[in-house]
Amino acid sequence: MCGILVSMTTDTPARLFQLLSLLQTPREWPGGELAERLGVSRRTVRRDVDRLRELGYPVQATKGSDGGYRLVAGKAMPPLVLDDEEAVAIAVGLRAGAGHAIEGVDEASVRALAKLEQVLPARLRHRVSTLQAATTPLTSGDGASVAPETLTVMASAIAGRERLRFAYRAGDGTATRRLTEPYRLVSTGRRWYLVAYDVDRADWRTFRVDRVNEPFATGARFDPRELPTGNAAEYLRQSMQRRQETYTFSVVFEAPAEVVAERLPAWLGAPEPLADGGCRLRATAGDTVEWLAVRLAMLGHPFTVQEPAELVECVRALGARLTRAADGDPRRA
Amino acid sequence: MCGILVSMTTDTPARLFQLLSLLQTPREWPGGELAERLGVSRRTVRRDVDRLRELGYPVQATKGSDGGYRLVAGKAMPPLVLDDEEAVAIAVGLRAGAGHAIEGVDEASVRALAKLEQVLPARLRHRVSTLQAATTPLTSGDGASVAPETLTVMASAIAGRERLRFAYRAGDGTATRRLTEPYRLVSTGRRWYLVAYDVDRADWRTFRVDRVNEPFATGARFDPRELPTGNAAEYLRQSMQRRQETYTFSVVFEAPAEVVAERLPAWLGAPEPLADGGCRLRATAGDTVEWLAVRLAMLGHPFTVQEPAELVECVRALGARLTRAADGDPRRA
DNA sequence: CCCTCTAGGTCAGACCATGTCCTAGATGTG
DNA sequence: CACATCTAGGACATGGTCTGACCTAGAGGG
Repeated sequence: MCGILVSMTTDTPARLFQLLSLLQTPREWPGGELAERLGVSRRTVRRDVDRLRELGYPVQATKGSDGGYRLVAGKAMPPLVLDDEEAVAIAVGLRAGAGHAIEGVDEASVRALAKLEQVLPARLRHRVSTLQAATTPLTSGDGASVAPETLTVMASAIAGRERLRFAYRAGDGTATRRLTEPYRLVSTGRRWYLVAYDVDRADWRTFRVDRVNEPFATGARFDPRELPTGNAAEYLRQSMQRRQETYTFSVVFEAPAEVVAERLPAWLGAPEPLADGGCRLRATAGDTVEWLAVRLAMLGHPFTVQEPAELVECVRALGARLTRAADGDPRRA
Repeated sequence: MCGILVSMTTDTPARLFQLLSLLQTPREWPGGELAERLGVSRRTVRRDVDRLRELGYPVQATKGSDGGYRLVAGKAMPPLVLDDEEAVAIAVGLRAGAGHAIEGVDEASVRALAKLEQVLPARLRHRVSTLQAATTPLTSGDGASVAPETLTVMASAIAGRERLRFAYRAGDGTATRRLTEPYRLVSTGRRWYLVAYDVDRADWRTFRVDRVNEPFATGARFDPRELPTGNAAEYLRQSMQRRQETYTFSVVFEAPAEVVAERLPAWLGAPEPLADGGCRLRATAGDTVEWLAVRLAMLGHPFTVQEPAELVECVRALGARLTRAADGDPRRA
């Protein structure tokens, strides 16, 4: 069995890595099979398993006639050993999610993406971008979309404490070049913001990520300053209020509050019940009204828009378009 | 700095794991700092780095006054070392994606999710489900959604070659219990299917995953049979044609084909240009018409639905609802 | 020019990792 | 019930290796 062609370097740590990867396959591995694949004796396998357990990765062993080893959930997160397809799948998934900015995991998600893309082999890299190109049209609809690359470059610069240089096109159209000490990425609703210290202007600024072009880390290290307002999200909120980038809307649904709440994204807040069995939702959004209109339509309940006027207008236009689509001029082919 | 509490077991493989995790942070690590954190001499760090390089993980070193080590993209995918938040972010992202079934990465994505959830510490597990609960209402809208747990259980059973038992509620409402040898998960458009060998019926079957309840692996191992039709996707296609679960729709847009194509998901195919500058899209979908209607509305171009009648009706209803929402009865508060 | 960093050689000694023996216990099958 | 199959783990001799201390060389930045 243990043939002569076992020319493995017999390096212990390497074997442990390999073992860890084998055990992550969701199946049971008998000790004998592991021994064979790793090119060591059964005893050594058992010792290696012990080793992994000591490292905090709980390997569960089932005894009996077709038992075996498998890695189960433990206290710490073991290093994930992914094959090519899985790595691509995760990268694509995270990039798709990066556009959405799911509250609560937004920044961690970008960090994970940055970590993954840092080590993603080149041959997989264009598979990811190809797939992503074929996928994103699903979700994006309005302009102002954010390139995942931009987010990962920023996340890396934040983690690596490197200065970040980029071109910025402000709301009024003026283009500037910025040299910053990036502090934190924050997402609100659908949009990403970078909170950073602007070196040239010697003050803190927030930047809309979709208005950033060609960001790159300069390589120069810096010691993170303290933000005047403790929390980056808080700072962003204040900064947005100053500039009034958000608008408030109010919608009345002809459905009970709890039914509507079920389908509402959490960050919009909860609707308040009304006396007649309906409910009203008042919230602020930073998105385009188009997007909000579609969102509301997707909820599947009759509703009435109260404000703002832009949203009313947008909903009216969308309704008109759909009605026309249904009635259809009899163009044939 | 290097306190006395460096009571690490000084185990070589453990240190390598730790080193790998440190190097995955997107920043530069000077050898001295690594030596300090790992509790070994600088020389040993250099040896460990060499070791990682031999294992196929390219560690890039920049010389000079503030150089250091960092892990870069190589030929193989190194084990990903994630912190808690990143792991949660990936899990949430993949689960959200699992509903979507992005063509090309669908199955790998579920496999990755199964792998991750297999080892996800318990304390993170409910953070994931909480976040997911707060997130999915965004995308799901129509019924028949698939629980990510179901998919991961299935993926694990397939990989582990374990028999799978579940309750199935057929299209006509009849409920049965099935014992299967799961073969492959396939996604089409928005829906997931399990191709499996039904042990009791002694034949191959396809199951809609959203109609599966309480799936669990029995633990009994089996040797995978060969599918009569080589490809699982092919088998599913034939099986769906027999049952006619899809419908064909046809829509005319008043916008150039290339403009519309930009925002269309790839799996719907390309619209064909018409003489008048518009274009027509004919495609088949397995989704509900509601979802398709919203999809079409989101494209942002005027259009006309030609068939099927259900879609016309649905678009009309949606349009009416939106129109009413804009005109609004003057209910106030 | 200096400083800081990586790169790599050599050497002695401690240490550990391995395979080959054991025995014990759990589990499912004939 | 005995049997096969698996995990669990102790003992031990031996060869290999891993470490730190010491060295030199080279690259980059200020």
